[in-house]
Amino acid sequence: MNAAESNPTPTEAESTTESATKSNFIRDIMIADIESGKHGGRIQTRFPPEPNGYLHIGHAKAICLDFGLAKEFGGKTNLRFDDTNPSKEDTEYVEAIKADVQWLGFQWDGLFYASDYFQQLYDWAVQLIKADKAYVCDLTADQTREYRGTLTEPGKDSPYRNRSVEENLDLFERMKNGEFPDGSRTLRAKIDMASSNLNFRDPVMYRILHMEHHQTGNEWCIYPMYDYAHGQSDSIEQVTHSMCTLEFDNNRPLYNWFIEQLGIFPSQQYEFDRLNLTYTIMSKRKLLKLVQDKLVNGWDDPRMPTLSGMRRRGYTPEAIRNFCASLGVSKTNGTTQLQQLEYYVREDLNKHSLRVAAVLKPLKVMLTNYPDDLVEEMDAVNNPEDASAGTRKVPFSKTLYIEQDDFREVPPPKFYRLSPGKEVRLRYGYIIKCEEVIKDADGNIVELRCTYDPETRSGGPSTRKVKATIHWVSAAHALDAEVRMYDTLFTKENPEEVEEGQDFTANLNPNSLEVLTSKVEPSLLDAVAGDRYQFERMGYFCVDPNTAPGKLVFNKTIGLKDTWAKIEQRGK
RNA sequence: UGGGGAGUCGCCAAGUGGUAAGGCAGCGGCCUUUGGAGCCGCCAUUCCUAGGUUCGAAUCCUAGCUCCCCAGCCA
Repeated sequence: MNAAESNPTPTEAESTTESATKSNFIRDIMIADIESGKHGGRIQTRFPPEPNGYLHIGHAKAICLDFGLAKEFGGKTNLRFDDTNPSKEDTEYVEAIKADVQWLGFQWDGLFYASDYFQQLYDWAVQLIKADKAYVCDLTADQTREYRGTLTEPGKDSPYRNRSVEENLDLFERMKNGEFPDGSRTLRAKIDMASSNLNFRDPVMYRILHMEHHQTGNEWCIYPMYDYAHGQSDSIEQVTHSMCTLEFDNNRPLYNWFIEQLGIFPSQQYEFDRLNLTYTIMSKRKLLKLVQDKLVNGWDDPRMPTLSGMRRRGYTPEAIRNFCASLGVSKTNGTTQLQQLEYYVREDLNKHSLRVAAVLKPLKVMLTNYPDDLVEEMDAVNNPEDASAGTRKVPFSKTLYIEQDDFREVPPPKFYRLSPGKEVRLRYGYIIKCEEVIKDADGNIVELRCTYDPETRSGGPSTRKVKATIHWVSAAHALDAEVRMYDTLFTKENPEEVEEGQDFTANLNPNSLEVLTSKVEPSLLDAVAGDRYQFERMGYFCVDPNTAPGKLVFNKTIGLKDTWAKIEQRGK
């Protein structure tokens, strides 16, 4: 084990235990490029989010690839905000993205904005106009669409396509100067209206948008389109390998075209498959809708697939990194099962979480033969996976709480826990036997009367064995806690699968959040937001920021693997 | 229908002419004062289909089939 692995709160990407250097086709290309001496063997990448939403687990895959590969080959990675559309962007997103990238464990070399290059991009546009490769077009948006043609029919040349260079220069400058209203004109590349690649049918380079930009204020009222900005931004930064997702495959020829026409540094784009997860929606537009329509409680709602949501829920950066490293990088459109992510979350939490007792749904237990005022201090192991985590004392007394699910008045087959006349071990306590079931007027079980066997104290000489061990908490010593239990946000593996006329919100899981009033052991008194624990036998839980003095709030990160639940499910 | 991309176990994925890695899930068993964790074992005679080349094909050729992307003044 290396030093990073023994660090309980790993924050650096080096601590990723899974090989971050698993082979993939982009990595192979880099190795070949280094061997051939391309760009002097230099590797440089970039992570280019648009600040129009929060980062999600899909971005994590891209981040791990962009930063991971550059790091492996001693290269650099810039964080560059692709901020060419002020109508959708905001500094709130800029700040959230920076925080999330760092939380994931990565540090960028340069921090840039596509808007840093607006003047250069403008100058290059003038250069293309002078080379008769671009023109100002007065067609409306609707007309532009009509002129573009269809998948099977070529488009028609715009009537403005053959304006003189002088007129184009004059019009473009006046566009920049704000003389024309939004949507009245565009600057277009003069390529080929009959191209089978629709991106080549005289793509729009600039549109007029009289709108304040979060970085450049009111300096510009024309903004470049993605295709006109992205490749050149890569080129300006001398990015050697520019990774993006599959849907940009069709844009690569245009990416190359601008670079070639301008004669600038030849960055190369490579496309890989975007991450899709079952029971999850990855579209930023749809995630925004969930937030805006208050279908969730913000971008960091623990049910969201955002990095901020996962952080609040208790997922660790290392778990996410290991998950990403386990993923393939290919060109296949696929959907990874949620269980694969959950596996890596459990794997990491199991190694690092302190164990603690929490009774989620309390059921009172009275030990009739236990001394009224006796309180024993029992020794409990903090983490069986890590001896250095030590032990703690937990108070044991006559009145306890156990989990409602650990008692069945009529036990089904294979149910090893408590039931009338049966015995069970209390973890770090004694073996107890259920003698009597107390019910209220409505027939609800409100209390169990049990006896304990004084000879069976944990750690003592007794070798008596019972089928099951359950957790408990001393009623007089336990702390109250709010526990937020989560299930998947959607009920369907594919949330997009809806009936005619419905949208993905029709698949929202009405039971994705359940709030419990629980009892937790007293050692949790000073727990602070972000602390992660394993509630023994129940799962992993994380202290929510809503926690305040005297009011503990936990989020369920993920349950433990539950063999009994599986057996019971199978019986149904 | 034009162009581009892709089809290997339930899911992800190695493999690049020499006889189908690995992970997740699943299923058995061991162990256990967490029905947790851990450990052991099982899990593709076959690679979208059909032909062909070859001593030999997931890998080469031919013809089909299926899925994804592109008709924003979004990225």
